[in-house]
Amino acid sequence: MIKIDLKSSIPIYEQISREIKKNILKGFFKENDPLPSVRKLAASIGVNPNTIAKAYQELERNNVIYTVTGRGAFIAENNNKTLNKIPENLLNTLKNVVIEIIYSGVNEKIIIEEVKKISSEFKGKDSE
Amino acid sequence: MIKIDLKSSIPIYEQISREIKKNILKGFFKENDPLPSVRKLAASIGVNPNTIAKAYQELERNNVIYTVTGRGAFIAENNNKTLNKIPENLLNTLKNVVIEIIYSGVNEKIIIEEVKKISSEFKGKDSE
DNA sequence: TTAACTGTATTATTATATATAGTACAGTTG
DNA sequence: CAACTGTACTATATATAATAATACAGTTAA
Repeated sequence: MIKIDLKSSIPIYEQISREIKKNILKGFFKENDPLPSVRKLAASIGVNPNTIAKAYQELERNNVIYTVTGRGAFIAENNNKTLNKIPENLLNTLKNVVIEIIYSGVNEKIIIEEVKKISSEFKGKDSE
Repeated sequence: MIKIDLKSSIPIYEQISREIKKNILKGFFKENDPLPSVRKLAASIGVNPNTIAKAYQELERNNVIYTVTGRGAFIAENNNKTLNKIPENLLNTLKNVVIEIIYSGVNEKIIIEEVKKISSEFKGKDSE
């Protein structure tokens, strides 16, 4: 369920963080579900436990999960936030990608279709 | 015209590359226009000439500009490509950003509005 | 022709981020 | 008590990014 590309230039801990967010959005992970332990996930992916710990710490800082020393890591409560503005850092990243895509010769309509396709994979979070 | 954030985690040479692409898309830079010299641009931004050279080399590899030793760097001819598919690396980046934005609590519609707003800043390339 | 400019190449150095390795500690659980 | 949790720490290795200082080949205009 958590697939990592060890050859990617994207840091492993960042990939893990994203994969877990994806699984929550898709409904595979629900509130208070336990996450695999740092050591087990590290072993199954084939990376260092410190790398998993870093991912979990990043997720905890963003209130995606919570951890209890001795017990493990768990999916945090969905506080069901609704923003009507894209956070600035994400907006900048979005701008950069869209510009690169447009520069590559792809039409605006195709980009929008793709955005719809991506978001259609994630239900629940928006429809509530 | 070329604005760089020295504190950003995005490499300076990458920011420069993007800024030049933006200026081309906006029509500020046209075919065969000369670019500022490596040394002058470096001085005006306050970075090392090698960093600018690296940006120019990246742009030349992608056929965005061409360089003539002794004369300078120039905007390449617009081969006016039209793709109906987003290149895979850009698609992955787009997926990651959109997922992060959705996770932050922003609606699909708002994302699409933003994509339209971004692409509306760049005219000419698509309308031909 | 010469001086001042182009991009490019090279070597060395520094800083930072990422990942690994190994160990240790506090807390939990059966 | 044994086996598991997350966390913390030090040390090490690697890659990338950026700087610094030269040097070289080609161009351009005085």
